[in-house]
Amino acid sequence: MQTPEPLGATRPTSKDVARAAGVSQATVSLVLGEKWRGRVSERTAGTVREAARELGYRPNLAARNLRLGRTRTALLVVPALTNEFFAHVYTGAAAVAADHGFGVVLYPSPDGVGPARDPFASAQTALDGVLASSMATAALEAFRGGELPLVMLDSDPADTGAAAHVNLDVARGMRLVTAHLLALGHRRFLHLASAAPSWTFDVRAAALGEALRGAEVRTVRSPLTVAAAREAAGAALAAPGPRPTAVVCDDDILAAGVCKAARRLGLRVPEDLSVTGFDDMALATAVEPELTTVRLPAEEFGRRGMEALLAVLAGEPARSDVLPAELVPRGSTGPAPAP
Amino acid sequence: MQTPEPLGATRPTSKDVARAAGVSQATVSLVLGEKWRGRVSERTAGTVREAARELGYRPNLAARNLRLGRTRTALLVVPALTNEFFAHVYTGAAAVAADHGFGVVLYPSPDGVGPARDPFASAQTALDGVLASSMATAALEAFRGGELPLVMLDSDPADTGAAAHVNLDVARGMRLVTAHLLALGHRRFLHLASAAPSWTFDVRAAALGEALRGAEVRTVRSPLTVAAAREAAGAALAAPGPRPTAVVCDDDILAAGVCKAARRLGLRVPEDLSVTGFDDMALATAVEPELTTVRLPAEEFGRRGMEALLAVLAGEPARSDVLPAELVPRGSTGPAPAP
DNA sequence: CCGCCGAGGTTTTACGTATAACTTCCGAGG
DNA sequence: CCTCGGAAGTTATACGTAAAACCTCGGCGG
Repeated sequence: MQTPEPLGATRPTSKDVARAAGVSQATVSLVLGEKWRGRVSERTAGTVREAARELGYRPNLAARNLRLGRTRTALLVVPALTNEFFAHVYTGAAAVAADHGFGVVLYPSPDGVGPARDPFASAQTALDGVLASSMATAALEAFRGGELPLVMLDSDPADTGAAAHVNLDVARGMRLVTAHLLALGHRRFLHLASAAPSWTFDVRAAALGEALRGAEVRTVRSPLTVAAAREAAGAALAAPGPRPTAVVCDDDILAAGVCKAARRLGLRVPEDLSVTGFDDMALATAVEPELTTVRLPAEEFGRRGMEALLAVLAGEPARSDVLPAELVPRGSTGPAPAP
Repeated sequence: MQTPEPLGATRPTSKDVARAAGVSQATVSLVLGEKWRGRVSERTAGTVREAARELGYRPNLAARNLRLGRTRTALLVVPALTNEFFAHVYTGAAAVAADHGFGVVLYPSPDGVGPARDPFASAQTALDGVLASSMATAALEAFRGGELPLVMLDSDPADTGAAAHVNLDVARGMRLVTAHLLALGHRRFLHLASAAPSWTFDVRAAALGEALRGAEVRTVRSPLTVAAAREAAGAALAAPGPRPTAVVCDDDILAAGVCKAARRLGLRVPEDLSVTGFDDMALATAVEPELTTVRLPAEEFGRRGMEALLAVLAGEPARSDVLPAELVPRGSTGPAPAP
C-alpha cells in the first residue's frame, strides 16, 4: 500500500475528460489546445469542452512544458521586494511576460539572508531565462556563467556574460540634480550614498563627482532605511566645520532620513538645507516638504528588461537599452542660504 | 564563448549524464536523488556526480513533479505588491515555503487590471495549493470553490470554502486606537476608511463604530494613495460644522495623506489634529511627525499562512490562527485641543 | 471503377524523471 | 552442491500532455 497521499486530491487528466466525452485523449488535447480547426467537428469539440467543464479539468502545465527550454517561465532576480522600486519592476516585467504567455518567478535575495540553496531549485521550476538586477549582488553570483540566457538590469554594459543590458540613465539623473542645485547657488554638498555595493551607485557617485568638480563634496554611506539614513546624516550634519547646504541622496528613502535628521537639528528644509532624493517612489510625495527627486521609470524598466529577455529567447538580436531619467523639482530644494 | 542556441537551448538530461558516466539513466536518478544507499557503489556514484558536474546537469523539475498534486508549488494571491504590507507577507510566506522545499508563485491582482485570463494559466505552473488575501477581491473569485486547497488571509472565518483562516486581530487594533484617543480627550472623529471592499476593513469599521458608540463619528472613504487621501481628508476637514479633532485611518498611507491635508489647512499635527495610521510600515516613521499606528506582524502573517497551507497539504488538521495587533504610540497623536 | 483528397478522428510516440520490478554476480550457510 | 540473500546495477513503466503519423470513410474528378 502506498502512502495515504494526503497531498491534494488528484485532479482529472485529459484522459479522464476523453473517457467522459467518449473520444481519445489526443482529441481532447486538440480541442483544448485551440488548434482543432478542420481537425475536429464542431459537435465533438462542444462535447469535449462540456466534459472538461463538468470535471473541472485544467491541464497540468508541468507536463505540457516538459521539454527543456520551453517552460515559458523566467526568473526575476531582485533585492528585497519591500523596496517599492523593485515591486514596480516586477509589475512591469510580469505584465510583459504574461502578454507573451510567460510566467515570472521571483528570486528575491534580502541582502545576506538570501536562499543559501541552489537558486534553480528554490525557483522550483525549470527556467528559460533570467532577468537580474545588479543590486541583487549576492544572488547574482549563482547566475554568472550560468547556462541560461541572462539579461541584466542596471549593470555595467561592458560586463560580458549577459546577453543584453537594460539600464537607467542615472548618470544623467545625477547631472540634472547637481545642475539644479548649482543653479540655486549651492557650493557645499553632502552625498548620502547607498552602502550596498552596486554598479548603479558607482555610476551615480562618478557622475556626481564629475559634475561637482571644484565644489566641496563629502560622501557618507548608509543602508537603505530611513532610520539608518537619519543617523548617518545627523552625524554628518553635526560635524565640525562649515555645514553643507545641500544633501544629494541615492534614494528617496535616504532623503526622507535626511529630512528627519535636519528637523532634529533645528534646520528647516529647504530654507537652511536642500535635500534631493532618487527614484520618485510614493515616499517622495508622502513626506513634507515633498522631495525634489529623479524620476526613474521603474515599471517601464521591468517591461523593457522582459522584452529584451524574450527577444533573446526568440533568437532575435539582443537589444540593449538605456531609459531616461528625469528631474522632478519639488519643495525640498531651494536657494542656498546666504553665507 | 559559446552563445547558447536561442530557443532550442536544450540542456543536458539525465540520459546524457548516464551516457557520459557509462551507466543507465536510472542509476543517475538514484545517485542524484540521494536515495542510493546500498543501491549504488561509492565509486559509481562518484563517477555519476562527476559527469553531472561536467555537463552542468540540472534536473528538469517540471518532469520530476509531473504527477499531479506533488508539484511543491503554492500560489500567493495578493493585491499589488507595491503595497509594502504585501511585500512583507510574500517574504514570510516564501521563506517558510523554501524551508519545506516549496516554491511560491505570485498572482498579484492590481485592482481591476488583474490578469483577465485563467489565473492558473497565468501562474504558468501546476499548483498544490493557494494562499490568498481577502484584499485581492477580483482575483479571488477564480479560486472560490476551486479544487485546490485554499488558505485565506484576513477573511471571514465563517466563510466556508477555505481549509483554514489566518487573521490579524484588527478589531483589537482598532479598539486600542480608539481607547488611546478617547483617553486623550477626543470626542469628534473622522474615520478615513479604505475604498477597497474587503472583510478586514469591514471589521475595522465595525470595531471603531462599537468603541466610539456615543461619540461623533464621520466616515469618508478613499483609495489607498497619499494623493487621494489628501483630497478626501482635505474636503472632509474643510466641511462646515465642528471639525473632528482626531482622524482614524485604515492604513498608514491614508494617514500620511491626512497629515498633508492638515498642513495645507494650517492645522498642526498633533496640536490641532491627531492622526492615526494602521500597519506600521516604513512610511509611518518616514513622515514627520511619526505616526501613531497599529503594528501588524506582516511577515509573520505570511509565515503563518504558509504554515497553515503546508499543514493542510500534509493532511494535518488545519489550524486557523489569529495574530495580535499592537498599538504603537508616536508623535501624531496628542491631547484633544481645548474647545 | 480507380485514385485522390480532405474531414475527422485514433494510435503511437516523445518529453525527462522517478521508481517498481527484475537481473546478475558473488560469497556464505546448510 | 544447492540455495539464499544482498549488493549493484538494469530494464520497464508511469506520469500528463502534445503532436506526428496513421487510419477510415465519403465524395469527386477522370
